[in-house]
Amino acid sequence: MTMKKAPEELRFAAMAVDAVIFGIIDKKLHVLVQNVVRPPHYVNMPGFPGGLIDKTETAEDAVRRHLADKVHLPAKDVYTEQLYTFSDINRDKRNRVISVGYIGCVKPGVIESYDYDDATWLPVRKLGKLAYDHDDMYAMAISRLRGKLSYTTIAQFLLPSFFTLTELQEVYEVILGMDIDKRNFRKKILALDVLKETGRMQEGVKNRPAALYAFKSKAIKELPPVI
Amino acid sequence: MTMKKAPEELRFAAMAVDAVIFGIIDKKLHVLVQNVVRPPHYVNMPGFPGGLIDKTETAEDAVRRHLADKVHLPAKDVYTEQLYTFSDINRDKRNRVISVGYIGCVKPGVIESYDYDDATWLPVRKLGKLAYDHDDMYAMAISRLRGKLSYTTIAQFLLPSFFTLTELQEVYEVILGMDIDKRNFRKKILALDVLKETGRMQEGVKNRPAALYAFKSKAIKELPPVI
DNA sequence: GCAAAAGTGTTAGGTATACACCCATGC
DNA sequence: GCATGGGTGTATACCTAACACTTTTGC
Repeated sequence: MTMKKAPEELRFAAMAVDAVIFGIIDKKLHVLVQNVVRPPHYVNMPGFPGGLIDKTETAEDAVRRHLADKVHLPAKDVYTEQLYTFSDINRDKRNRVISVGYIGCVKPGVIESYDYDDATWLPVRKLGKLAYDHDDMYAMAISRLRGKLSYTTIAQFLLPSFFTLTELQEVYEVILGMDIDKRNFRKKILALDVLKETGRMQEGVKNRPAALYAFKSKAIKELPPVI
Repeated sequence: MTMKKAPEELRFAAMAVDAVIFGIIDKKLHVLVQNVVRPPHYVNMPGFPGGLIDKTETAEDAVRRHLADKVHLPAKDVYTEQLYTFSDINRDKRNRVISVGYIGCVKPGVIESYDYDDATWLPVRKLGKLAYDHDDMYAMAISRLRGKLSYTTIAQFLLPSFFTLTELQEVYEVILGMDIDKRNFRKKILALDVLKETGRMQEGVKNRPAALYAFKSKAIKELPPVI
């Protein structure tokens, strides 16, 4: 067993982060992708935003920095949590890069006012082949999102601060890909005691206005299964 | 935005792995620790086994290699899965090291025949201050183990291949820290259809011998909640 | 025959599911 | 007054939780 190695030999790998950012547009789940152009291996393929981790920052810092710099999503506009670390030798065909993957969620308002040209909100149903190992990353990300939806309040990061119970239900339906009974959903979610009535009502709708609710806590909470 | 950096500058961080290996001895949960002596910061504190990731290996490869080399646990004797990546700037007070944490489980037979002096099976109730950020790592590890126990067949990696239903129940009781009703437990676990009767019976016990069961699959499976 | 752990059912309470109609609003 | 989505209750099936005694074996 070699007890010491020269520092240069230890520091062989680039450390990166990548983020799978989810958002709901028009009742469809979307992810934020950028065009990857890294000939000869990756030419005009979509990939998730990310970048290298710096000497002076944690992986969390790096995600926040790259999301702000590369896709104009400031940290205040996105909820992130660590997903998995991807370390396959050839996951980046050009160099050895180990990447800490993150999932993220943004509220509809962020997407509505999003106008950065170098990144695209792509409906997940239209995701094709992605750059690097981002196919695997997406598979883990969507699976994690589905899981978290069922036993945490992560839905709060995909909704405006004030929302109707129907909107909340639609988050579950869109992501889990199933229809949910309206009465049963309401009974269950209200019984969990994580929502509060705001007293406000929807405005400007051409039908009966719905009551607006908010999550009691701004932090994600663990729950008994919601669905 | 700097578009290119010199390779030396990118490759700043040592990448490591650490593993929290669980095992049950005498109906008590234990973890495998080694004495850490890295003056001046860590002098005779227990820490989890681990080490650097090599150029030519994945994080999974590195965990297997370090478990075999440093604590004499060959890969065939331990189930591992990725836990979380720890990247705090000062998590190792000596150098910047980013570490991919793993949890692992070993069967009682492995512990019984374990005779390597440089590592210790420590009851988790007696864990004190650990080296590096291994306190945080342990907190996440035990929480992950508890979670997985409740919705996967991870218990199979903490038991011999053939086991009694009482032994299986004890795995749950020891890790979840609660008593479980024997009749209800049996009904539930058998209904999940993950166990098979082996036809064999306990031998050499001084009371009524119990039937020996085995898991149908050697791979971990997701389940509806067991407990 | 005694000590030790194995094995086995029932009941009651609570939770999940299935299901359909009236209400408030804008136009 | 019509179209649109909001809001509500009940009955049944299922699952969960609580609970105690008989059986088999070694000594």
